[in-house]
Amino acid sequence: MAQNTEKLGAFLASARSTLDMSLRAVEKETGISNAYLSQLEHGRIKTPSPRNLYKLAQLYRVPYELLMDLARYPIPKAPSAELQAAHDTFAARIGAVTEEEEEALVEYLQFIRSRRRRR
Amino acid sequence: MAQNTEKLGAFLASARSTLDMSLRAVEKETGISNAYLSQLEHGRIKTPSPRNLYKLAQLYRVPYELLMDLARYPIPKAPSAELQAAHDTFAARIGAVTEEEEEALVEYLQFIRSRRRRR
DNA sequence: TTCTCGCGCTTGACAAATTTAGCATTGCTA
DNA sequence: TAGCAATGCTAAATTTGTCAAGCGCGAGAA
Repeated sequence: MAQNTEKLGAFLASARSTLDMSLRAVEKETGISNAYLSQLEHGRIKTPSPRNLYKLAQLYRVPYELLMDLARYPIPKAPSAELQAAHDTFAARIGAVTEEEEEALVEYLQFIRSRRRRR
Repeated sequence: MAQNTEKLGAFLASARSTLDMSLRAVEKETGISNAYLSQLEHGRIKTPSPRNLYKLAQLYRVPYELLMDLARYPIPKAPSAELQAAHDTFAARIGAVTEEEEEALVEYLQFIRSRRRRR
């Protein structure tokens, strides 16, 4: 169930979406071909090179270590992806959020909860 | 000039020599073929996988970061306090989410993002 | 000497990463 | 409406990591 290359892809896709960039815009910034980026986001690349992960981490303003971890590479003295807390998994699913998005999410969550509490 | 790959090779060779192990002994311990180890030590491998570097770092009792550096990869560090804090802040605001809530939030976030115009 | 065993090393094949080129769709503008 | 540019995607081609098999060499035994 849910092998992990998928998570990296989903995370990269949502990070790009957050910055509202096209595949070709990312290619222009990082030098990584849009074709490859597409495959990456679809989880078709099992072991992307650390250098590419680093470029993406910089562009997306996301910790390089997180990408390495999602790619299931060893990172020094940090827990592996399998051992990560639930909210890290959640963070990986939704990716980097802007302030506005965070605001919206918190609000929406409150809405969900208030509705459910009433049952 | 200045093949840094050479440095990695030389370092691995001398580390192995220090432990007085044969290529086949290292193969037995790490699962990395002696053929590949030989090429590694001769600087014929430009981008060895971090997983293999990690295995070798463990066997040779040498910092993984050093091997990553010699291989000219960006060095992953333990997650910085700053980013960890940002994470925790968001996590704290949102609190523990149930499976259902996570699903709903992810969906809602996608909705927010899909509404935005693309360039 | 000859046989054998472990050694480092090379070659050939295979798989997977990455790029190039191109296709289909969508949206925009004249 | 037609045309054009941008977007996501994929098939083919290229590069490169990785391994299985095998070669030649040196050191001991018999």
